[in-house]
Amino acid sequence: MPRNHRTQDREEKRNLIIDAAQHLFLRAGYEATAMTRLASAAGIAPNTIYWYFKDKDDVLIAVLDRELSARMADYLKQSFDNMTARLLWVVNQLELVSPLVSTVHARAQLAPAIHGWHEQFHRLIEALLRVELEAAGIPAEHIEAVMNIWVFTIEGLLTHTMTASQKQQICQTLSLGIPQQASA
Amino acid sequence: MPRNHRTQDREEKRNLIIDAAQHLFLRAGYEATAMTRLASAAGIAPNTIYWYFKDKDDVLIAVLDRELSARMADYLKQSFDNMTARLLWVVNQLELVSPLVSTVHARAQLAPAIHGWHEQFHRLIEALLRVELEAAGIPAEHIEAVMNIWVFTIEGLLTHTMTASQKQQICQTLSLGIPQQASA
DNA sequence: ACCTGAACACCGTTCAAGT
DNA sequence: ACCTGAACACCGTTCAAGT
Repeated sequence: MPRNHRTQDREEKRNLIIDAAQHLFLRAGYEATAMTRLASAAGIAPNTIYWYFKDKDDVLIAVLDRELSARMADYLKQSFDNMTARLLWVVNQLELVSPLVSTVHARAQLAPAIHGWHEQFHRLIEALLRVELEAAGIPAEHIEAVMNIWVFTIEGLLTHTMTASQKQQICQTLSLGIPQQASA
Repeated sequence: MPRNHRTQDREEKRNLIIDAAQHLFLRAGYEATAMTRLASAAGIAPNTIYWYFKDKDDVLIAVLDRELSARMADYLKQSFDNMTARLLWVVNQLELVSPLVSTVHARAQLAPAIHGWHEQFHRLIEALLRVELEAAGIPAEHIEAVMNIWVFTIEGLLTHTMTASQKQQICQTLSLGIPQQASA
C-alpha cells in the first residue's frame, strides 16, 4: 500500500503542474511561457519540473494527452442529428485549445516527440472520421481525399479567427458536399 | 546619383542577408536559426543585422515578401487547363516554403507584425481564389465557404507530408466538388 | 525518491564606441 | 551612415548538494 500511496501522490503533483502549464500555455502561449514562470505558478523550484517531465516539450505532450482523453470521453457520449452538427461540436470543443494547434505544428518540425504525438493524433482523428464518412455513403475511392479535406478544414477553422456564422456556413457546405462546377 | 548609388548598395546588402536568412530558415527552421548564425552566414557582425532590420521577425517578413512577389509574378504568367491543374501548381510552388507556413501561424499569435502579414497574405490569396470560383460557376451564397475550404486545404497540404498521388487526389476531389451524401 | 540554489550555455537585442 | 565588441537580460536545462 505505501507503494500505491506514493504513486498516487506523484500523479497528483504531476497533475498540478499540468494544470498550471495548460493555463499558461493557453493564455500566454507555449514559447512565451518560461519554465521559471511555470514553476512559480505551480509553487515549486524551476528544476523540480524536470523530475516529473523530461523537458518542456514533454510538459506540452502531457497537457495535450490529458485534454485529448477528456474530449474523447465527451465525444463518445454525444449523439448527433447530422454531420454538420457533429463537425460543429468537434470544432467548438477543439477551439478551447486552438492556440496549441499552431504550436504543435511548429514544434513538430523540430521536436521528434511532438512530431510523434501529432502523427498519432491524426491517425485517431482520421479513424473516427473515416467511420462517419463511410456511414454517410461516400464512395470508397473518394474516402481518403474527402477525409483529408475535412481534417484540413477543421485545422483551418481552429487556426484562423472565424465568426460563428462563418463556421456554420463552412461546416454545412462541407457536409452537403461542394456543388459541382458550372454543370447545372 | 550618389544618393541613388548608396541606396542601391544598401538594397544589395539587405538582399544578401535575406538570401542567407531564407536558406537557413528553410533548412534549420526559423526558431533554430540564431541571429549569430545568420550573421556569420552573411559575413557580418550579429548586431549589424539590426541596422537593416527591426528585429528577427522583420527578417522573416522580408523573406516572405520577396518570395511572395516572385511567386505572384510566376503565377500571373501561367495559364491552366482546369482548376485541378491550377491548384496543384500553387501547392507545388508553395511547398518550396512550406516549413515557413507553420512558423508564420505560430508567430502570428505573438508578433503583431507577423499577424498583419498573415492577414494581408490571406486577403490576397482569397481575392485570387474568389475570381476563379466565380468563373467556375459556384453560386454566390456558397463562394465564401468554398473559398475558405480551399484555402484551408492548401494550408493543410503544405503543413502535412503527402505523397504526390495523395495531393493529386485531394486537389481533384476539391475541384470536382465533394460528392453528395448517400443520395445517389 | 524528491527537491533545491547555483551555475551553464545560449538566445535576441542594445549600447557605447569607432569610421 | 554604417559597423562592431562587449555587455544585458533572459531562456531551457544540468549539477552538486541536501533531505
